Amino acid sequence: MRYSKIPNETVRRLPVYLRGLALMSRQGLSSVSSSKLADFVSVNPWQIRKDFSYFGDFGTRGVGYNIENLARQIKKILKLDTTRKTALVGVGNLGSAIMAYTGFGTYGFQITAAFDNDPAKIGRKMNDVAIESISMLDTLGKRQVDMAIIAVPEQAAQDVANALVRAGIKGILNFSPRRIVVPKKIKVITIDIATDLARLPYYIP
Amino acid sequence: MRYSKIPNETVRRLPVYLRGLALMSRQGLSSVSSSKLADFVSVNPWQIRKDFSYFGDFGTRGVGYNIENLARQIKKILKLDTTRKTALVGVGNLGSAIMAYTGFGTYGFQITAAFDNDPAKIGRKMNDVAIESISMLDTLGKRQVDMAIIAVPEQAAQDVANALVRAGIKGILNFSPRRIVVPKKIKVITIDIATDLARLPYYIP
DNA sequence: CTATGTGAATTTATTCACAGCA
DNA sequence: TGCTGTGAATAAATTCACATAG
Repeated sequence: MRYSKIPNETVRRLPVYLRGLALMSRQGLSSVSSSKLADFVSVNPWQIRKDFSYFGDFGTRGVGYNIENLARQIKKILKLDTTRKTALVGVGNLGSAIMAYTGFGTYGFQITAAFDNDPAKIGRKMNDVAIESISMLDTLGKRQVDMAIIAVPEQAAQDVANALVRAGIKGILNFSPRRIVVPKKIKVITIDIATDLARLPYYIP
Repeated sequence: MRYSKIPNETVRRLPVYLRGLALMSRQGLSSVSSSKLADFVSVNPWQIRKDFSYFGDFGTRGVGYNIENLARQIKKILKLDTTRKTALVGVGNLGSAIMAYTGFGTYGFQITAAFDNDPAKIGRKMNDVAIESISMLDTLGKRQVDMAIIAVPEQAAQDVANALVRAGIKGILNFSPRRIVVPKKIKVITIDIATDLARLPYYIP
């Protein structure tokens, strides 16, 4: 089934596998079976094997998967094999939390630019990244940054998105609960905390 | 098709519709068609109608949906028709961002308790909610709080989850990138910023 | 004449069960 | 023998097309 169309759901699960593998690797393990990984990430073993089968032979029958190799393959599929420069727009509480978050390394992300419109913040450093004025967004294109995280108040989200598009950004992770409109060649993933929370009561008896 | 099993994906979309409706309502609109709502929330009109059809007749043929009524119905389905008391555990950057977030009101959530283990924070107030010591988590059961948001560092997540379970919490929104293990009658939704970000490069040409 | 509501068709995803290889 | 890899079977979700109600 190799190399034909990859289900969206599989793409959604790959980063989860990757995180599990990174954790196992840090624990000193070098090999893992689909059922061990399954326990770790709460997905069925056959689902995991099926997901991998879309790409090729990652494992060894009777043995399992080599963790390093598997992680490398998944990174390649997700195009995470080169370090990705990412810009953060909005350095409020949420933005600071994102900045402080160490989990990005696993996926090869590096936040190399941060923007805010608060004069008190501009010029300061966070994690070795200087906070710049929002008006500098246009310069991103020249700096090989092709992804951005929007963590600004709802009302400002669309303006920021427009500026990011002008700067040539190709993917946006949007944390504002506002639908943002961009040319359709630009991929947007929106995370709205409240809509996720809102599903919870439905499942509570 | 009324009242039979409701697709998970439909449940996932309902809060999105609800947010769109709230926004439209604030704009002074009182009625909406499936295609207008579709534009607003980026879902196809027939998908919207199908979703609603699992529950009953919400609309008027030839006219559309009454916004107030539709919102009320969706809230009822999602069990959001009573105010839900929610606890926040971890008042760092992420926790503060969550606390400051105004979007919860739409869904009837009210953060009525906040916990942290930093003595400097305990006793202080945020949004009229006093920050309590983590050791007070046990008291939640008596306070009619049945949902919690975990926004603590990765290593502390499981301990907090255990305490929440002991306190009788029934649903958890987990922001730490760590799988947490709880009895299966308790519903957990995990949001890991990095795994969402990690999907982005795949879709970038 | 308009926009809903829904069976039927189609597409997509999950699960199974087992052949094939180390 | 043990665990992968994958066709085939099943289940779930989406899309279509149109009858139906206001």
